[in-house]
Amino acid sequence: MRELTRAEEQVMQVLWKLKKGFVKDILEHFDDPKPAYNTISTIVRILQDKGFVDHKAYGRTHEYYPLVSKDDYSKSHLSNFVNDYFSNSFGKMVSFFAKENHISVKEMEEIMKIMQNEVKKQKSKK
Amino acid sequence: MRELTRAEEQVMQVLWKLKKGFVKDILEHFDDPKPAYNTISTIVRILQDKGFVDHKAYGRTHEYYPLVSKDDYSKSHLSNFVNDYFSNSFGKMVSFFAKENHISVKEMEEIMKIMQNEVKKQKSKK
DNA sequence: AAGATATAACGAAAAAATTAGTTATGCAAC
DNA sequence: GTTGCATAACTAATTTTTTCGTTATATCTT
Repeated sequence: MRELTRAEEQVMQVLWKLKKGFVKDILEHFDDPKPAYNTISTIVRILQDKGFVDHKAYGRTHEYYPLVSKDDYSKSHLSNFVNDYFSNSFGKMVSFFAKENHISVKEMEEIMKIMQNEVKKQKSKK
Repeated sequence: MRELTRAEEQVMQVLWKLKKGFVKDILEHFDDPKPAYNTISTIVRILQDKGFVDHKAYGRTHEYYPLVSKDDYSKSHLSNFVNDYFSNSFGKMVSFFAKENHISVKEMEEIMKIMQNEVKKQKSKK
């Protein structure tokens, strides 16, 4: 999956939040100084060309919605990152951030609980 | 920390691997079709302006080396990502990827071991 | 020293991304 | 129906990024 450019990503973040919206709606969710209406309109059409969004037409006005979910894009992006920076090992990445204290004890305990569950689930499959 | 552009990132990846190198060395590590010598030379000088690398001069030739480590860039990049896609919670991110089966049982067991250790370490600090 | 070679610096062309003005069209208000 | 307004499409300007030709300079070879 292609990576989003900076401007494209900002628009996608808004659409992911809104679920769907007209250019006007997207624009509203930008901080001041807001870009021009046409700027958003252009970007959203580029996103459509790239297959990240589609639209439903009401007469002449278009309601845009994501084709690629935030989860799917996350997955793709983080997979690339893990591949490029942690030789494709999620384990290495998580260990690194755990050791660097970017994950709190509380978070680690939560993660371990979830993992224990997942491990159990995976093993019982066999 | 500023994000690297695509071309810049490729050069940084090589420099991180080499630890240090002349433009010629960096060029060698590119796949065919290799870019022009001057392309790399320009990018590495841009990286220098941005503070990602510096160089040691041997007469007229420059040996470049990273000022920003791969680890530091990873941290910055992933922090941004976690902030934008998982409301700044590493726990949420890791849980998501654990549930999506992007982390193998073996990896999860390793991660849990490391986390148990970290948790113990953190708690004994008090 | 003269010529060849390698390199960085410079400059600029080309490509990609961003921003927004202009235009055309449809709908709404009157 | 005419006017005004909102919108998408189109176009273009600007900025950023990427690429590389040209030039100047230092070093090496002879």
